[in-house]
Amino acid sequence: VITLYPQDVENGGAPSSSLMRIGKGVAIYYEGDQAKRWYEVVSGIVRTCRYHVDGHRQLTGFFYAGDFFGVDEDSYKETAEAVTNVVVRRHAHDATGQPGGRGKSSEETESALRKALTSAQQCIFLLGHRTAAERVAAFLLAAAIRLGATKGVPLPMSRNDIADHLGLTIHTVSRTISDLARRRLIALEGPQRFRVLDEAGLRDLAGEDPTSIATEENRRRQPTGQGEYREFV
Amino acid sequence: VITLYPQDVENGGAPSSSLMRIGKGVAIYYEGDQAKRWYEVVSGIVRTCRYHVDGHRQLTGFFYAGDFFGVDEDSYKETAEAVTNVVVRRHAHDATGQPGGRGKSSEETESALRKALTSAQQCIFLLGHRTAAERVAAFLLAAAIRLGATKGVPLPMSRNDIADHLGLTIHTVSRTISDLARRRLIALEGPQRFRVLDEAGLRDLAGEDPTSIATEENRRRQPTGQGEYREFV
DNA sequence: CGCACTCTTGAGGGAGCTCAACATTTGTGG
DNA sequence: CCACAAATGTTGAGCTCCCTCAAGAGTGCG
Repeated sequence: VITLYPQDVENGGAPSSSLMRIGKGVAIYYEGDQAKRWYEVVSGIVRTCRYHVDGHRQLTGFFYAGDFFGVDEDSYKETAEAVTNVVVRRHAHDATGQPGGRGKSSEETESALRKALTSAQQCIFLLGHRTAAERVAAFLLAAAIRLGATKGVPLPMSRNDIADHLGLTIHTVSRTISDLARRRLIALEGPQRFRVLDEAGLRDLAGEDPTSIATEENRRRQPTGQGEYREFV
Repeated sequence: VITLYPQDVENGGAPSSSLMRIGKGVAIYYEGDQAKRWYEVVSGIVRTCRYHVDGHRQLTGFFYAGDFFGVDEDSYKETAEAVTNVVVRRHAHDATGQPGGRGKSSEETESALRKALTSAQQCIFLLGHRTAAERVAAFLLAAAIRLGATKGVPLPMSRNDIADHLGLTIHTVSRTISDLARRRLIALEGPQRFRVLDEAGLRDLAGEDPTSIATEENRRRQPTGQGEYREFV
């Protein structure tokens, strides 16, 4: 399933763009490590996570081919691990260490930062859902959208990964997915693959709605406080 | 309590750095609006939030004097509102619209993006806590650290804001804060101000621990999958 | 074939939500 | 200055949803 491009991996490559293979489950970097490079997924799936002191994980994102991760300053704020076998491309940070070259690299960094921010905001939105069904539905929808196809969406990450991403237990995730299948919103094709049967129903559950952005009731919400100021130029 | 610097507000100011007063509770921009500028808090407190279709809010951050917000591309991804009366400074985005000037402004944008990302990661970490006590303790600790003083930390936002930030109800937040006070971890000085009595106890509850970054058990976690690859180059 | 791992499903209990009442603070107008 | 109203915060009782504990089913590998 995974295309590895061994010819790319095996040539020395330019120092600013070297490829790296990482085995399933292996860490790419750890939270707290010095952040010398950021990464681009070539193939496979990467997860980023933070560990709480009690040992439980918070997955902050899944990254697919073409996605960036590890765009941190000074030290990495999260740990990155390979969900599947992956190939990643390493990119050098610009300003840090080499104040000389500032041209295209800076724009790249900015673009990568924006994507990282969007990813983090997506994660917050997921966690912002109230019930398990809402979170799971939103997650499955996002996966279906991300991976295109309304038919046959792969779920390469384990139930454990999903649970730690949504702030639920593996049991609740499993039960909820089964329930969604029972209600004919999705169809399971094995544990690692599903199909969207009722997209409208899923969206309804997830609270995902394109019109939710800037609907009239949201935009024109009146202030609750009694401020004495008004907008000033 | 709030220092307004009316002299700054009232002069015309350079076009790339104009000040703006916003009354308590009033929106500064709405999710979906075209993102022409980003903002810096001069005084007061700003909150950013997203509204779900069922009407409930997810607060994604509180921003104090010196903090940046609204560093989005194309359109704002969140709504920004004034928690207290505030004064903000507006900054122009660089590349968008003016491809000519790329010098200092780009670095500023990058710095602002990094801060926004850190803020989002902090929000995720808060929501990643399991119980209400953990979330509230972590939130209060963050506020205490942010606002310095181990004595007399102001809580200018309402219980409702805190609840929507932590993914709890106002009732649970209130109960939990009362409980922390009852257990002598904090002391309440009115609903809008508290004092940290037992920082170690709070940290313990919150799972906040400087050593949690890169402890041995976290760093050397063994891979769970049986990957056939190893690190390459 | 047996072991290890993941996923699924059930039963019971507890944390937090809902509903409700009351307390406190703040703002307004007589 | 006080009376009233509105907004905000606190606390209690009951219930629901998800977590915990437990067992079983499915799959891959040696």
